[in-house]
Amino acid sequence: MIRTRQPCISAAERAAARQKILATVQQIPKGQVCSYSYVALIAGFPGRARLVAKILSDLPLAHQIPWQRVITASGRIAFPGDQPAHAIQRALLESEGQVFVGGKLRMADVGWRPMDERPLLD
DNA sequence: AAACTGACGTGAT
DNA sequence: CATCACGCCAGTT
Repeated sequence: MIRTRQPCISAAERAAARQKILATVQQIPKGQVCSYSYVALIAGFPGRARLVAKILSDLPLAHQIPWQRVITASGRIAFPGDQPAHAIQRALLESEGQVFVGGKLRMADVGWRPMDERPLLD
């Protein structure tokens, strides 16, 4: 197979990134959601939201990853509304108790933000 | 190698 | 709020 250009990161790096990213997605608790960019941040790849999207899009059919808990930073499902995957993701999220308001989830309420955990001091 | 694509994000309007 | 434009990144054609 001839490649005309090197990938932006090596295959090994990409495999490692994939593991870190999927491990992070696994940690999103049921009842909460997380943005692509935040997953990237937690996994150690700040600014690479689109890499997270790519990794998820490459998931095999049979997997245990709660991919549905990854949505856009604005609280919307990333798939265009006319795509079947959009309805599937929405149904999965609603089955875990999520409520869409105006086509969006309230990230302030259900957003998983482990980095924000801090001692109850102030 | 340039253009294109997309499961993204953000700021301006 | 809703759109839009533009920036961004990792491929893909």
